[in-house]
Amino acid sequence: MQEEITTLAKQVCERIVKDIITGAITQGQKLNEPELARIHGISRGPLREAMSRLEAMRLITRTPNVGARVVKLSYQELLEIYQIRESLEGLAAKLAAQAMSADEKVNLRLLLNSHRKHILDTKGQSYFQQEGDVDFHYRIVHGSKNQRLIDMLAGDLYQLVRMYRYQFSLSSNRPQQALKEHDQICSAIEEGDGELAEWLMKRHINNARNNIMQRMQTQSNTQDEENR
Amino acid sequence: MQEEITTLAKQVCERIVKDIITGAITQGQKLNEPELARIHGISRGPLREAMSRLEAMRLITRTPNVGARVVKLSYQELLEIYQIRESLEGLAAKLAAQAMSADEKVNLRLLLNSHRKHILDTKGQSYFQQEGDVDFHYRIVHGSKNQRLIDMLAGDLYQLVRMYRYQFSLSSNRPQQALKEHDQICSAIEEGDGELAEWLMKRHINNARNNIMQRMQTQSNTQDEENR
DNA sequence: TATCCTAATATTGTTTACAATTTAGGTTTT
DNA sequence: AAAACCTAAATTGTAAACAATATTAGGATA
Repeated sequence: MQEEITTLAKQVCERIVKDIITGAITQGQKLNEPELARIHGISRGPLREAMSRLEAMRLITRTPNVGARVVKLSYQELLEIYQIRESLEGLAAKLAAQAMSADEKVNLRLLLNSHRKHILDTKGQSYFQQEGDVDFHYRIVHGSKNQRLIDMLAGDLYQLVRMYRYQFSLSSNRPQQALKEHDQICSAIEEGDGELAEWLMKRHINNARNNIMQRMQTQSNTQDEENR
Repeated sequence: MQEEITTLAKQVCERIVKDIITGAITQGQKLNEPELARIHGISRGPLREAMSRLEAMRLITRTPNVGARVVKLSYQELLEIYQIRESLEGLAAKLAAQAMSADEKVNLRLLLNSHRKHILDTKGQSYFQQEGDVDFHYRIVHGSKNQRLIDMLAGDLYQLVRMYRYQFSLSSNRPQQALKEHDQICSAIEEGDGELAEWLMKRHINNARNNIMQRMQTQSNTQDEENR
């Protein structure tokens, strides 16, 4: 059991990440250093380090001598993210088909079964499905055993995906279909068929993208105006 | 003309990046904050911010209360990087085929012509080819117009690739072949054939990987021992 | 001789204070 | 009245001091 040794900067960073993702700090909002430091009960030093991390994750943008603002979510950027996810998660699925241990494969299947049960119980309208979906993808990414890939996806990109889902209320409206696609991917991985797993994963993400993009466009664009 | 406004942290960060890539700071080496600050003539505040950036690019690893060390290059990690590059640059090529302006396409072709001339001039043994290769890939990535993709590749990953090339002296030993492959990719992009461009790019990177990996294995592993 | 404990040293994490730049408001000028 | 300029407040960038943790060296003990 490793000591949960950490630093103020990391802790506060995580807290701010959470605030940004859930919308407690709205998009485009200016981040005031003394104020933020006071809120979190630390001084500006660690806070600035935390902000450096946020900048690295691209949750905020900083301009010298001016300050930091939370990124603004846009249709364009979400599209960019999904293009990258399709590519990288396709790779992850391919690698996972070769690299996942028998145990991991079994657990992945068990996860899907619990999802299936949950969807049946809630008759399709599955709030849980949201985080469940992240969970499924998360496991496959880790199954790739490519540490850099894991960091790229699970570290930064998924945060953004969660952010969009939160703020645009984009929980899946097609849980059954998504589950079916997850099933197919899982089967391909179980059989060690990397090529197929990759192809299925790319199609799966492509479907999800089309679904989300369509709903984002129809959704009334009640964008908040400038915050000071 | 925009002011080149910047901050000490950024400047020093870039200088340290250069030192790490060129090997002036050897892999696995411990980074001492007061010493580094003194060397670069700044105080520890900005230096620590610079180190946060380095950590985000994964050029160093930090452990709380212990310190930072330069990453160690390994066969495994290079493999990981190339797997990711194959995937992401394939995507970049596909997108570039659609998104590149006519001007950009012309300039890309001009770049290749200058490479060809250079290879002929130097009769195949082309040191320049090294940076030229980066340049070619760099332009295609930017041609994708996917800002996040650009940041991921041009921002962090290429630094690593350059680092490996420097420290393992892995300049291309097949410039003619590489140029031919670049030519094919360029043609596909000119014709707007994204699918083909993607396929060619993936094969190109796969070839480069096999070439480099093979040479890395044969190369005597004269790894430096621990530095204190 | 090797191991463990302890104290001294060095290094990192954090806070506070200072300097430089930007922003906002009001006055002046055209 | 509108625009430009100047002044003051606020905010960011930087530096120096302080606190906490880890490392190292020395000595005592088995």
